[in-house]
Amino acid sequence: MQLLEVLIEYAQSSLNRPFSYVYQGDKIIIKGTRVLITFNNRDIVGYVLNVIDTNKTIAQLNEEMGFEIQEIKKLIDESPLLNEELFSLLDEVSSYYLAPKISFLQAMLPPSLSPRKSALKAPGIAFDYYYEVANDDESNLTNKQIELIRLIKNEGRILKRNVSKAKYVMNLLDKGHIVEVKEEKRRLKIPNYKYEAPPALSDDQKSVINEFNGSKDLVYLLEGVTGSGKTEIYLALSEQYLKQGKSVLMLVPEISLTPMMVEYFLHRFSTHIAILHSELTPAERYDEYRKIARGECQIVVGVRSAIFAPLPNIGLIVLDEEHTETYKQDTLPFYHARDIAIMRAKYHGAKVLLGSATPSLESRARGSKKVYHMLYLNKRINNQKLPTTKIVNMRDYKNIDRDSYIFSHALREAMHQTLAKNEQAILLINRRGFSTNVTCRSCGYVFTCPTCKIAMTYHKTDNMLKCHHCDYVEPLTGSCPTCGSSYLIKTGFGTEKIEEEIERLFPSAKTLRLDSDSAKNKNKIPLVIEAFRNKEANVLIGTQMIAKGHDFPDVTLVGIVLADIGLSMPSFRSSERAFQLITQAIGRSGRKDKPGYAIIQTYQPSHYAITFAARQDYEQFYRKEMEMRKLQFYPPYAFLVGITIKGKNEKKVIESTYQIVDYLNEHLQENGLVLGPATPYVPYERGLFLRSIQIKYTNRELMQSVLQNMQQLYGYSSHFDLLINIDPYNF
DNA sequence: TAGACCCAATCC
DNA sequence: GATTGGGTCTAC
Repeated sequence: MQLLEVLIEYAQSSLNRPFSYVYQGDKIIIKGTRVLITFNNRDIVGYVLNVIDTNKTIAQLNEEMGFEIQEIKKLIDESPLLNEELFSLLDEVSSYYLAPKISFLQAMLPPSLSPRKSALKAPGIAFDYYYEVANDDESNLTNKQIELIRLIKNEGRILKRNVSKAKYVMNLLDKGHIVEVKEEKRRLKIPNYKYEAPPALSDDQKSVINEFNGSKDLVYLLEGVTGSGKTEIYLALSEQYLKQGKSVLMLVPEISLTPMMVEYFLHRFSTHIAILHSELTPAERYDEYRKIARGECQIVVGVRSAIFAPLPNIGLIVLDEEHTETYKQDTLPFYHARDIAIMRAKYHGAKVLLGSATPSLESRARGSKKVYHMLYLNKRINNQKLPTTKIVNMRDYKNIDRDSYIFSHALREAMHQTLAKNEQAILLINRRGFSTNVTCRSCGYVFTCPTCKIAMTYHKTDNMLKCHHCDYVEPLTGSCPTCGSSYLIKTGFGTEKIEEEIERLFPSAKTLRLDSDSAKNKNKIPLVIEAFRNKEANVLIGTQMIAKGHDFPDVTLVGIVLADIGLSMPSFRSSERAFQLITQAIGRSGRKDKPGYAIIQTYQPSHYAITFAARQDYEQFYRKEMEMRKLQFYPPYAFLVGITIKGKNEKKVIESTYQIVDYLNEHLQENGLVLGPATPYVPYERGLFLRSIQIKYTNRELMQSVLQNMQQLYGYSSHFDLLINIDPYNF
């Protein structure tokens, strides 16, 4: 009999421990496979962590353990889900992030292999069936049969579904002249591009590559302004590793926003690539995953979760746009792809290359301390000039247009000129919707989301109020639910309002809008981008998603409608985010031969994030921001950890949070600054009350052990769930 | 996480 | 007296 230690599918701290089951059948159960089990009267999926052979009877085991042990209902997999490297990575990541192991398994595996009940309905392997010639002796065959044999011989093999099921074919099969062969099918269709020879590298690019190759360091940070040719470095290095028989993991922030990167890789290495991102269907993802696991691809291009791709023999891991927040998962399991890249690179003896025009402060600081090896690309490839920028102070009413409180004279005038020259403009407003909140003028009621209790945004397109945190929506009825008054006012503005203003002020302009509303259907993003590039419109209005690395040759004006939106967010990263966003957006203006112009409208015209972004001066911004972080004891000068306590009973949640704060203070003393209990920005979630604690600290090892003990002590309570977020982004 | 169980409030 | 709903407990 086999005794199994099983992790159950619920990713909750109180259930993050193995449960015991037995198996009495004649199969051999291997650790790392899934089983169907009964848990508290329900059938769910478990993951076998360990298998122990035993001669004891169930009665003996019950006696020993003090509970009724059960038999598993079914064995789901025949072979382990993870290879040896990933199996040990599972231990490493779950102890580093103090997250339930099952949550990492669910993040690492494609839906079809995920240890959760719903995965049992996920698609399986698809096959193609072919006929191949097994015996080409043509004697005793009819002419039709000979024709078919010769056709298959010419083609090598032929798809079964393209062949008729006529008697003469079946007869060939029966006689063994042809045989049916089945082969796994790849459902993702990847265009087979013609190979594009690499362009000659610039001297700067060559020296970066030489320095990279000449060093034995683990992590490299490539800092290079937009248009300096970072992509070609990724491609050249990938080619080099491929030649050495090694594989390459290429991570991008988001596929739909960076289609160019995938294209570049496909053109250079089409037959060796697998793609992993969230827009693949589960079936496609499963196929890509297995293809990678079989070692059939040497290059994987993908988003955050692709960091767990079962790619063997890794030589290089690249994170493009390293500073992007999408690399940090801000739900369970709270991991950062950069950290996992480093863990995997150590295992493989590989290198990690981080690339950005505006590196995250953390990475850049590690560069200064030589923890990461700095590499620089300072010049733009064709020596293109940076755009001319103008900062407009919106506090001064004299700067504001009479007809529209949103536009300054400068921006309106620049728009006119751009349109007159038949060139294109991009307007960035980092907020979607029409107005940011709706208030009742009579009683002061603010329309808030019932699940998150935060103010909802009004969307004019569909006349709905939407919660920008969860997916709650409701129609705007026009009257206040508390006092019945119909005197409602809408304040604040977003992309929809800008679109309306443009149509009002520039009736001849053709506009396109791109934000996560207009791009609900993700396929729409590349379509809108393509339409704008083809000059089907002359103004593109959008949120940060239009600031990413698209190349629009006819854009000569970029307008940042309100630069302060990012700055006023309650986060220590707000300056960094604003700087990155403005810098990137400005970089969209003036490519090729046309000079670019950018206008930044702001209420804080002398804020360093804005002034340095206007000058595209990353290094100066870095220095200034480092001073601020030092003053406020924030990363990179301190590490952060966020703790969330979540439960149905608000009183118990609050009490427990106080207890945990006391515990942390007692055990950290001067080694950590414990902030809280606090009520999070979103205080309520699907019937559960939330409280949070934030800790600033410098000693990772000490913190790790304190958190571990805290988890042991409080993590198994049934009254609340305890979530630990190491290095949180939005806390 | 979700079913079971308990108790009290509420309905006819 | 039966039904419904909320709170709590527990899992191998």
